[in-house]
Amino acid sequence: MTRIAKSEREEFLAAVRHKLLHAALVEFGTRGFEAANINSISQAAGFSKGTVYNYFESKEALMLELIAETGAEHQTYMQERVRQASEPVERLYTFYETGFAFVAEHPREAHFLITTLNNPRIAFRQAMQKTYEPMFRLVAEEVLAPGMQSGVFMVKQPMALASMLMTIYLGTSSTVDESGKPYMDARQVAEFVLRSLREDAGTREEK
Amino acid sequence: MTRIAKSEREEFLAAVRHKLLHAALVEFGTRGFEAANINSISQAAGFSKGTVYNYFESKEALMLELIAETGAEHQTYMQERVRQASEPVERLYTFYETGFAFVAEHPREAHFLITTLNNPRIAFRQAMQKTYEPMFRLVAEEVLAPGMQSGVFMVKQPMALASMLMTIYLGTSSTVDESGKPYMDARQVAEFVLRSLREDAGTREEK
Amino acid sequence: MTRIAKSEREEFLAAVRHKLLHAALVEFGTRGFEAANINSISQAAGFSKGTVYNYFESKEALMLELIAETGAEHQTYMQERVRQASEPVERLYTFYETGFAFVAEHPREAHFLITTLNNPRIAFRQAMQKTYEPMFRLVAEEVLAPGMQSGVFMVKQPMALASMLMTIYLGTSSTVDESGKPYMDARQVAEFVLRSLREDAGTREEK
Amino acid sequence: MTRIAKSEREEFLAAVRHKLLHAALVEFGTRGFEAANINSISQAAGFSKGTVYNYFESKEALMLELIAETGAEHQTYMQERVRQASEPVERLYTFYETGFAFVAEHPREAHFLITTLNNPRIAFRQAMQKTYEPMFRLVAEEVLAPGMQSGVFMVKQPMALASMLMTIYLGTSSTVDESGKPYMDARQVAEFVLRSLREDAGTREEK
DNA sequence: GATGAATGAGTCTTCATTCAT
DNA sequence: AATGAATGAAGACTCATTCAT
Repeated sequence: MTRIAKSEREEFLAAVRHKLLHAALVEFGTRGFEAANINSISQAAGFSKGTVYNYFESKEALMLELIAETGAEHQTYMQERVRQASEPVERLYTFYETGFAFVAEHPREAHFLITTLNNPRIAFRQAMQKTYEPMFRLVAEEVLAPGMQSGVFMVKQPMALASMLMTIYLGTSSTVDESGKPYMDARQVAEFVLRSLREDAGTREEK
Repeated sequence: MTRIAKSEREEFLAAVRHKLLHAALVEFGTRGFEAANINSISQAAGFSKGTVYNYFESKEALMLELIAETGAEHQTYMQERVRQASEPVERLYTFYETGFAFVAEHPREAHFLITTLNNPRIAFRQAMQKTYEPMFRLVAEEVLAPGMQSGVFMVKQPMALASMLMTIYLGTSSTVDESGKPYMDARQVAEFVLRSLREDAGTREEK
Repeated sequence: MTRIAKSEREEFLAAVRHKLLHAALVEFGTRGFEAANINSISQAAGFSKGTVYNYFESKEALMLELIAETGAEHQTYMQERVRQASEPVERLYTFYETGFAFVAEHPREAHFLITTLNNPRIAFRQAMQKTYEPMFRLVAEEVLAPGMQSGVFMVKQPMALASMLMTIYLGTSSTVDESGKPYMDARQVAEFVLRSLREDAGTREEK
Repeated sequence: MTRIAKSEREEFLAAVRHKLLHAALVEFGTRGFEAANINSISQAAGFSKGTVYNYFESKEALMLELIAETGAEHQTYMQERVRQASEPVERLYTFYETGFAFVAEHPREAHFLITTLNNPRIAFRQAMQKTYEPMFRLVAEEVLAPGMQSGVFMVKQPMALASMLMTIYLGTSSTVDESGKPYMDARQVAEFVLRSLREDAGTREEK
């Protein structure tokens, strides 16, 4: 996607494409895929009605590319930061802090991704799953696995747990009170999760 | 709404209304509000296309009533069962077991509610919030509060925590693998939560 | 229509019919035939939706009967009063005064008749013409003809002139200023017409 | 609206717009606003059904523009010709002759305007009034007023009289016999009016 | 490549009319 | 005769998509 020595022409086209994708992000995020108006997207991007069709096959294709690009952006953002933490517990804190930061810094992207997660169209949900798969693996393989190996975390089913950690991230960062802020901050969420994960937690009698 | 000695006529009308609501549940759940076809709903319920308008003002009104009724059904289902458990920890287990059971028994209702939670239309999200408010209170006041008072749970912010417990319920019960089953079962989820909630959890050094 | 010794039943039915016609008058007059809602008419008359079809074949049949009855009412009103004036000039004054009085006393009937005069449906315009034919004849034969015979009026084409007198009546009585009052009163209109009709008028050189 | 050196594109669009307006004139005039089918209008103009919405906001907007344009056309037609007559009496003759000529030459426009005059929708009646206001003023200020000043006409209430002259024009030119012709011709109508207007008319005893 | 007019399928909604009760 | 639920035809309007310029 990013080749070296891109010609000016290519750069120009990529810029147009990016403008269109951004306008689509806002429109799809605000009104949902079905209610979104593809002509409005083109015009919000500064072009006239037909232009979007010079860059994308159809409304659905635009949506799918948007899912892929926005998901990848989210993934890259998370991965880069999580990997900077060296130790499992710190990585887990970093995961939630980075996650909440992404929502705060990129509210439109976050909103788009969250609403798309439960989009009624299977094709879109599948695209979301595919897009989030690397993030699952990031949590499972680079946060939970090292924690297990070093004996800090007690993890029985890494994928299921990764799914829950993601669910908790997506749920808590997007569930907001009347003022538009999440009920909990990243640290509180991380601590909640950590209490459960620690090797010595739950060693007491259960129920 | 449910009066005793309802006349036959009233019962008949209520039955028609129910058929329409059920057809709407399926259609809205499957295709989403915008893509849903209101004529198809009427016909799926066994009537001709205009009939739905004898019972509901508009597509939007139908959606709002469906949210209210389905949400109330969910709430009643949960509340009745949760209250049967006498003790906080058991109540928490029951909460998740009942929640997962609802999803298993009423997959269409559950799917409808989940997808509506992130519907782009504010009016629908607000209706969902209003509908779920009693369930929040159920968790906060009848599960968490007793647990705090009896010293089993360590809870700092009951509402925020109730929100998280709900989020975890909705997220884990609706996030499914390829075979359509949740990654975790109710018990696993409840245990995860419980480990975090217990008074003596997290008493170790934090980070 | 009004037979002696009408049975109670017949009277009751006639009363219902009259209520329906009156409601139709208001609805058709206010919204026009096409926009009128026949169920609203039935309900405005105090009955439920289907009742109007027990008395009238169809919306169009109701309209045609309404035209006939309202037109006849207007005609009767005018004829009775005009005939009480014995002499042509007085009859002409009476014609306009009665006409304006009808509009003032029966604004809904008048409004209905006026708007129906130019209804786009030919069938309705023809019904109006048929209904107003006796009033034409009243003007031609009982106002203008006597005036010609007695040498007071100079009339070349009685029917054409009758048409104009009617036109002037209908136009002036229904053309209102911002406050809803006609620009001229009956007397002024009658005087305008009379100046033209008098035998010695226009004996001067024309153009 | 009519600029010099209009580009070809603009001319083309204006032509399309004109075709649509003409088709609307026929449809609205024939069937009335409510019964008119906007898809038929578009297709009668030679386009597919959606095209009309590229040029007009809605059915109602199309109607309002049609009233304005057709009314203005009528007004221009009348004004140009009436002003060519130099002297009041001649102007009055010209007014009726021009008016009848307009109806003969532009029967569809005339029919549309007449039926719209009594349209049940207030918005349309108001638009008609606004459109006809210059014609009122033409009669009052450029026909009646000069006649008063030169002592030929006896006019007490110029606006009320202008209204009556307009009413007489609209009524007589549109009231037709079975063969579709007006009962009177322009000259007869003008003479009728003139007899009433002349200074020495009606100087005899009144009633 | 950009434009934006034209297309026409699709859908919500209204409402005259029917008919079982 | 009265009711009012059911019917389904009809129509205003939207908008994804095409394509000539």
